[in-house]
Amino acid sequence: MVVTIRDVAEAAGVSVATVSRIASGSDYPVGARTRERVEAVISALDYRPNQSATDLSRRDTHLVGVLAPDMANQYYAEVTRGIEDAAQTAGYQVLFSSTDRRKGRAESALEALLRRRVAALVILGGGDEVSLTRKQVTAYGTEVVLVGRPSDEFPTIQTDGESAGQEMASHFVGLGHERIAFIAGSRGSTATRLRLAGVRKTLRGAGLANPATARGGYTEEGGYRAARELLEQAAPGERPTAIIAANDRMAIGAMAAANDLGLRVPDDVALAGFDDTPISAYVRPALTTFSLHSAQLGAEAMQQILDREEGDTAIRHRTVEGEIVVRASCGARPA
Amino acid sequence: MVVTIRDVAEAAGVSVATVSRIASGSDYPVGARTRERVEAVISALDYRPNQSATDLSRRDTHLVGVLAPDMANQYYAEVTRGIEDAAQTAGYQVLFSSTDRRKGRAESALEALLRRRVAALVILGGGDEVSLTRKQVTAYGTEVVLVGRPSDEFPTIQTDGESAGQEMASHFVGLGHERIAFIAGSRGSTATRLRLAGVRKTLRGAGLANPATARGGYTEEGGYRAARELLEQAAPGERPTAIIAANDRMAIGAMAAANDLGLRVPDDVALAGFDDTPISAYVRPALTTFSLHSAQLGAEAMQQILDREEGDTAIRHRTVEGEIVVRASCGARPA
DNA sequence: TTGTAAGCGTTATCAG
DNA sequence: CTGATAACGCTTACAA
Repeated sequence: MVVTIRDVAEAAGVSVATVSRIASGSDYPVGARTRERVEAVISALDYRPNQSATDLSRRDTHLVGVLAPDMANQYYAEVTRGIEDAAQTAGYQVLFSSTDRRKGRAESALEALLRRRVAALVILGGGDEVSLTRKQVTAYGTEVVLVGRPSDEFPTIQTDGESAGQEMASHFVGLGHERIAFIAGSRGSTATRLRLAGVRKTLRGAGLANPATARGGYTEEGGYRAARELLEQAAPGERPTAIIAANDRMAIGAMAAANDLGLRVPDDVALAGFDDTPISAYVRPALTTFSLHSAQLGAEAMQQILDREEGDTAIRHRTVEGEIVVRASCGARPA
Repeated sequence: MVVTIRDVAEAAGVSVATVSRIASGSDYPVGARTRERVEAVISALDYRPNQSATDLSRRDTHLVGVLAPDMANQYYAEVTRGIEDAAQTAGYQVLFSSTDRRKGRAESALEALLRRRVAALVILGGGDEVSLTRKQVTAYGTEVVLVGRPSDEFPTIQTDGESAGQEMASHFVGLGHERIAFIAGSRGSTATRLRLAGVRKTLRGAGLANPATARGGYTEEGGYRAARELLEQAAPGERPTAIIAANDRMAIGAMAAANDLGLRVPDDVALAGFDDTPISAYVRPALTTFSLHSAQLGAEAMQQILDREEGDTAIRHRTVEGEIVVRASCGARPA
């Protein structure tokens, strides 16, 4: 049924070793005539090595497992894209699992990934649904890279969430805002925690009150609700004049909320998000945001893995620079 | 180093066969005492079966390959999510590759997937970068499901693109529009082709001119440019009063373009998209769109695969219903 | 340059 | 109920 290396060997009148050396692209010397003949047979029979067998024999899968919280979130989609892109060009394949932010899913997905003996594991997001210890993976030689979450057990790729928060807050403070609110993502999220910490720090430094906060679960809908809460519940004259949301999706939800409340953005409420999702440049007013170079984060993660496979064993913590992208929603430019 | 079935067998003083029967969750009878002892050893040693070996021996990988054009597109992200979700609960893992709409990438990704002997292959999108014949996969028993593209060789899951187009166009015609333009996605895309055909059909039926069209490559930026082209180049009095974009991302770009041209949506130009991306409900005016139930498409695809593994061999073409979601951007409701 | 054969880690058949 | 052992399809010493 399925063509195996043995079929090719027989058809070409050579040994399986020879076929293997040719089919696997090894640089082991093979006679020109033989090679030609074998190659002809390979393509005639449409032979394709069975990767499970190859992996088993080489005891190395060229598989990188990606564990992401939620593909509906464009940020993770982008990072995954970066990983997949780099992986593909490096000859790796991506085994993708989503945790859906649920502990059970995270555990079973991780287990499955480990059984596959993924050569590397990239864990996305700062959620607390996935926990992994060095011990669990060290036996398999699995390289682990954490994206967007600190760790001293594993190498990480991150953006400096705290300074991002500070930068964003400073921007608003510089614009004269004194009542700045914050829309958090989900409980236990590293990104939210760091960004909020940065915002707080800056406000404190500027002698301003702590930001009012509401939680929006990283979705447009959550951002919408959080913004309404922030905007409507405030005592008269206490309404925030600026809202920083922990991601763009929530910021866009907040923009809709402001709109629905008859508030103009940025005049009545200034807004900003994080991630620089493609859409943020195209909402109106265009959203001021903090660019994370998300695809690049993924690419860096993959690069980190490649470096380590090369034998660089140090636990590196790379932080890729992000930058504030000023657009109209913050009021720094004419809407 | 790595714990194998043999290590467990030795430590437990049983044969590998026994360990296998226990570790693989087979229902082969095993003595209670033995089972207990072996299970203890398994967890003490943190034994995890090597999936490559299992696959090789069982000659069945529980792997489903997903080939998508572009993860930056939320629609594909959603469908993938649907697939992954269903896959995970059915005990399958998702091997994810992106074609980036490039022929070369599609081919090598496909090759890699075939080498992995994926049990199933889900091909997303109607792009022409990936071509696959029954012959290539039949030997491996790979189940193939096409999502969003017609075929008589493989089962498909689709939405009826043409009636979606018709429905959308009728909606605008019913609203009194006579100059309706269309923003296409990429060349060779099935979704674009069908939707445009539907739009044309309806316009023709209503005695209206063919829609002016421009291409936007399915991105916000492309949609923005296409809309400017459509809106600015039209002779005075010829400007389209409605634009239908082949997806939401382009529609949102178009909305920005209208805005930047000082045109009000929907009063000066009415707008609509396709996909019902989460964000479309949160732009203002909220975007009228055609909901494809994208995650459900993915779930259906996975279901189709499961059915076929069960022995249902008919080539089924399931079409999942979509529906127009009327929001403010089309002018049918107050903005 | 080519071939032989011993793994790689499981599963499953066949005997006990 | 338990255990040997022959696959599964490939790679890689080691020999020739």
